[in-house]
Amino acid sequence: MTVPRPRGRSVKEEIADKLRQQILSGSLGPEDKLPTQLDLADEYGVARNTARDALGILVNEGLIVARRPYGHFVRGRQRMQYRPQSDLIQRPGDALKDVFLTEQELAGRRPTQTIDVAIVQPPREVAERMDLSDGEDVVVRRRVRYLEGEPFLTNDSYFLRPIVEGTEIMSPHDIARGANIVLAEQGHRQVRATDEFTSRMPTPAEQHRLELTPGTPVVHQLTTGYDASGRVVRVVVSTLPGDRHVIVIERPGLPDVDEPS
Amino acid sequence: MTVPRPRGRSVKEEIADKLRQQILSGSLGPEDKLPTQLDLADEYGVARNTARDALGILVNEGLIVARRPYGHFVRGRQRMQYRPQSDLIQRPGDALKDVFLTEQELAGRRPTQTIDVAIVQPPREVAERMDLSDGEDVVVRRRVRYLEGEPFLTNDSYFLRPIVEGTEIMSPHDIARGANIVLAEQGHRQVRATDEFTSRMPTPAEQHRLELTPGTPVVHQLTTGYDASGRVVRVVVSTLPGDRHVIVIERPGLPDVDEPS
DNA sequence: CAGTGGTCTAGACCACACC
DNA sequence: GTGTGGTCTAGACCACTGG
Repeated sequence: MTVPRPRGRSVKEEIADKLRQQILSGSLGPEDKLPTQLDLADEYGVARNTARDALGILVNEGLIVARRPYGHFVRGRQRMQYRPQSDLIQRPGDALKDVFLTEQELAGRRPTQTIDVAIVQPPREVAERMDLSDGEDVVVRRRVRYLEGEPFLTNDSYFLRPIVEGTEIMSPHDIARGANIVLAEQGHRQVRATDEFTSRMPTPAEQHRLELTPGTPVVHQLTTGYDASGRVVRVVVSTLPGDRHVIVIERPGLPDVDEPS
Repeated sequence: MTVPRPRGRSVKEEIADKLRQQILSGSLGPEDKLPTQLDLADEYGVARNTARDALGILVNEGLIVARRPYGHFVRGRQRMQYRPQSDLIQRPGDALKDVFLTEQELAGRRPTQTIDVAIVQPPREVAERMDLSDGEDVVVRRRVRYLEGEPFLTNDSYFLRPIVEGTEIMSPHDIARGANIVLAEQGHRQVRATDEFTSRMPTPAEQHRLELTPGTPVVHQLTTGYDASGRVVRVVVSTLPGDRHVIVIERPGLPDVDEPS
């Protein structure tokens, strides 16, 4: 009663292959509707579950999204540029407003953000980089940034309590000058930073907070900021939805590169 | 006959939640074996398909892997540091060997690579950055780099034909001096580069070439290299498995940053 | 009302690696 | 053989949205 086995590929994979080809070749464009599960089941003579599995493959590849009860649609989303260096460019007297808000407004987009501040035990990766003693807690400023009402990234900045206690950093409001200026005023100006990027699938909590559809990975960014004496003054954990960003990094020429001798 | 509906979460999600908690809390450690589908079906009084779906959730999150016919296991993999800047540091007379091979051997690992060279029509993203006329083809040097026999990344370098025709770049062998030196000898020394990183789920071809397990995203890196006159001399497309890399970027202090006035 | 995808069941057959 | 996960079937009920 079963269909004669194809070559090495399962039925659902073959169906997924055909649909994928249509998407990549452009015969199915962004926002176009795919056949329904029943259509596919009919067309290929399989059970609806199998048609569903075929679509599920493409969903997990991030190529299509399900919009119940309308059907499955080809994903179309343009990525925004994200330049992690920009917060270092923030110089005293320069910024009148938060760098993110300023940049995006200049680009004609509508940025918003939510902020909350808490005193917590930091995650292990943060504690390690801050070289904290066991159980020591820190101040975290958690932000969710939106563009046009859609979540764009989360940004959790961790600070040492002795440095920021009593400053604006402790209040859950926009800091027009930027947190780096406040740190500088406390004698801990951030002059150097290291970024560590990893890519992984989101946790259910992240899926919810960032309104991620299945098949969307996230980029986990860990920034460690140092002052002139090499002391860590902040650690920032950012989570960027993979379908909304292109991370742009400029590598300026090295001034000490010689001509071939 | 159906189980009474739980709160808002489906049965498979509840099962996945409990298993996820055990993994994140550490009561299930890396390489530990999870209950089989039949065990879970028994324990929760559901069909095997439902137990399978529950495990499938964690597979898609990249938390566990299936190893047929042994069972499902908690994923454990350490990430290697990846420093995209390192090929700019490659100065004339400096390198005796390919930067990647040198670095990894110094770190005590066993690096290998495969190379092939072809003349192709480049992908759109490459053609745009090279500002090619329509249909113009280019030279591509495709590499797959391995560590300890496991695929570590793919690295496809695209060059303009007039610049590299007749040079070592056209032959599918290791270039001890590095391709940048060859470019410099041709009068097109790369002095500046821009990196663009995006994260997405892999295509089936990438899953195969990089031996990726389900639930593993990739980082797509696009490097555009310029010579002193601002002309594009190479475009490199790299694909990094999300579970094997942490991308490290150093941001040196800006020399022109003033003290607060 | 009808149609969508989401969930779940109960069962079947398969390939694979071990014993 | 046994046990594992992978695939597939045929059917059911659900929530949601639209006409």
